Amino acid sequence: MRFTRAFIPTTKETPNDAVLPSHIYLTRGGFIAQVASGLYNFMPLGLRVLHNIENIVREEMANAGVHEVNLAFVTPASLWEESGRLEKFGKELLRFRDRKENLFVLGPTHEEMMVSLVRNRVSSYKQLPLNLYQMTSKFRDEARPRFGLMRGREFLMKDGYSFHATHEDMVREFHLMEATYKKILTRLGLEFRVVEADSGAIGGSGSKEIMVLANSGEDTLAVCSSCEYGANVEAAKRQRLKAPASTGIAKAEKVHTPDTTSIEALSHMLKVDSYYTIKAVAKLAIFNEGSQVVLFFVRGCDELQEVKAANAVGANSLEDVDAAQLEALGLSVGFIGPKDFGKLTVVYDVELQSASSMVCGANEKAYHLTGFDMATVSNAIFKDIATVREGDACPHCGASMHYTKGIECGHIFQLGDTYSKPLQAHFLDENGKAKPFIMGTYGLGISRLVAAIVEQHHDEKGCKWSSATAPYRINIMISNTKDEAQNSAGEALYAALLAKGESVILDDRNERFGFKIKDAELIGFPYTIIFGNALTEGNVEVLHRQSDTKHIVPVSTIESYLSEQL
RNA sequence: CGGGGUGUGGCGCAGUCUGGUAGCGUACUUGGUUUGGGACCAAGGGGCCGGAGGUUCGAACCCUCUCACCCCGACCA
Repeated sequence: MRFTRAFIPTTKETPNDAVLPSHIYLTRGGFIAQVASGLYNFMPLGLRVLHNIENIVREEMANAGVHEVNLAFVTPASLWEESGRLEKFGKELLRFRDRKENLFVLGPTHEEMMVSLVRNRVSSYKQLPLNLYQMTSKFRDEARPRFGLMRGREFLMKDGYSFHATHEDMVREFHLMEATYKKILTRLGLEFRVVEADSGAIGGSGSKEIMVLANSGEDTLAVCSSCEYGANVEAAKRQRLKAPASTGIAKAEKVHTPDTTSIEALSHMLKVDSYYTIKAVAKLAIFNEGSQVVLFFVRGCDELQEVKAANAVGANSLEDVDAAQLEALGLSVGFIGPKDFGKLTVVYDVELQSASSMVCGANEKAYHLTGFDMATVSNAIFKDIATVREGDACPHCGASMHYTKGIECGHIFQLGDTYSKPLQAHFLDENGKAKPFIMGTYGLGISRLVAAIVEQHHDEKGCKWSSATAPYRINIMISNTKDEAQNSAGEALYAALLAKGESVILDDRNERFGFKIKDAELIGFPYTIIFGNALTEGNVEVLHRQSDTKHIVPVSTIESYLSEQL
């Protein structure tokens, strides 16, 4: 491609609505253009990057024995009624009616469609396992689209679904997909971590997220500094905390603690480590039908993890409750402590199991208890509901864990029969008995990966693509197009590389050196070959964008030099 | 959905308070000069100021309504 014939609208100025580097450089570099909130047009450069990623995904999918299909983008709402997700998915699901007034949705994910495609067409265990995927546009009417391609409403996703006769076989495929995703991300040159995750609205168990590490990531991960363990904080586990050097207060008594409603104030007043205090967190748990106030107790040094807490009580989500609402239930806000609350649902963090010498609320205004022993609480339910903190011990190896930010680029789930059962997708096993398919589902955000790559590989000048992802691997820049020698030498190399089938672009624009080099840096071609002043000595300069360094290479050896590099 | 902000040539902005011929930078066109870090000179083209209604002799500017986009939060396979 010649620059003079290309559609690459770069800009010097940053669009005012771009915040993240990926958004800024993809827009300025002429890769994408916003159409409406969360909707983007892909221009030639952006599409070429997208295709590079797609091709890598296709290759690895083929290697793993997965077959590609293409499901209809518009899907009948009736399928979503069957699975029960029409209501559950809420407003994110874009619904509309056709001319015959039939209700349809734009697919945000395609479990229902894939199950309906396979059911009644695969009917014997002999036809299993089966793994199918597609790479298509998805639409989710996000409440707040943001960060360019990172959280758009329309986006490109590879979504795969596997069907198995047994749980064991599904787990085998799950591991194969995890390994396959690792290969893909490695080929894309990304630093990533596969972490344990909360399964959210998709359902199932044993889900893992593929997180690209980047400061701008929306998710917080707790990762082990020693072993492979990593998890989204929404699901992270840890070993029991180590007790601090100081001790709790063994003497059991009721102490007057006016205006001491925070853990900080309490531990300061009684001179006790917050480890030995008990924090009460009241939340309004939202269920499919109705809602109710729930009490959670964690150590004073811990924070409640809302996703874990919601899962602990089987709630869809948790909301804050105001003090008045709690007072109405007879709770002494600021002084709530463990006890048998009767009908009220109460969950204690596992850390509190068999804890003693504790300080906690006395369930009476202005009073706390010391020397409290959790064993005195009857009917206590203990669950892991606290947030893993930096420095906590890894559940596998005990080493210290720390936080890091990640961009969720993939999510794989062990679904089981969550969808096959309600959608009545059955096969006959060896004994001729009908069973629902055991399924797995595997998502990978292709367009989000474009943004993730830039987030991880950029500098203050622009993008830094790898050879595997670059829109063009080689940019031949003629410094002064009026200079005959530069022009003909550049054209010659361009022709030679094209003949080799190399991914190459020729910057033949009649612009000054500075203008063209800035564009090359902004777009981020891995290699820019400069035909300029050095040509009088028979040399060209090669700009390595990854390291941002220049190298002098004789024109006579430039082709072999490039073959070595690529 | 709650809170805040912004809508003016392609892009980035001023002008709005205090109503009176729509401006700047950049990009674009033409000619010329330039050619190693986003050039220079000259001459041009392009916007009924997000939309609707109202006040006024007169509205980008004041009033009412509305739409869009952005930010924080809630939400989010």
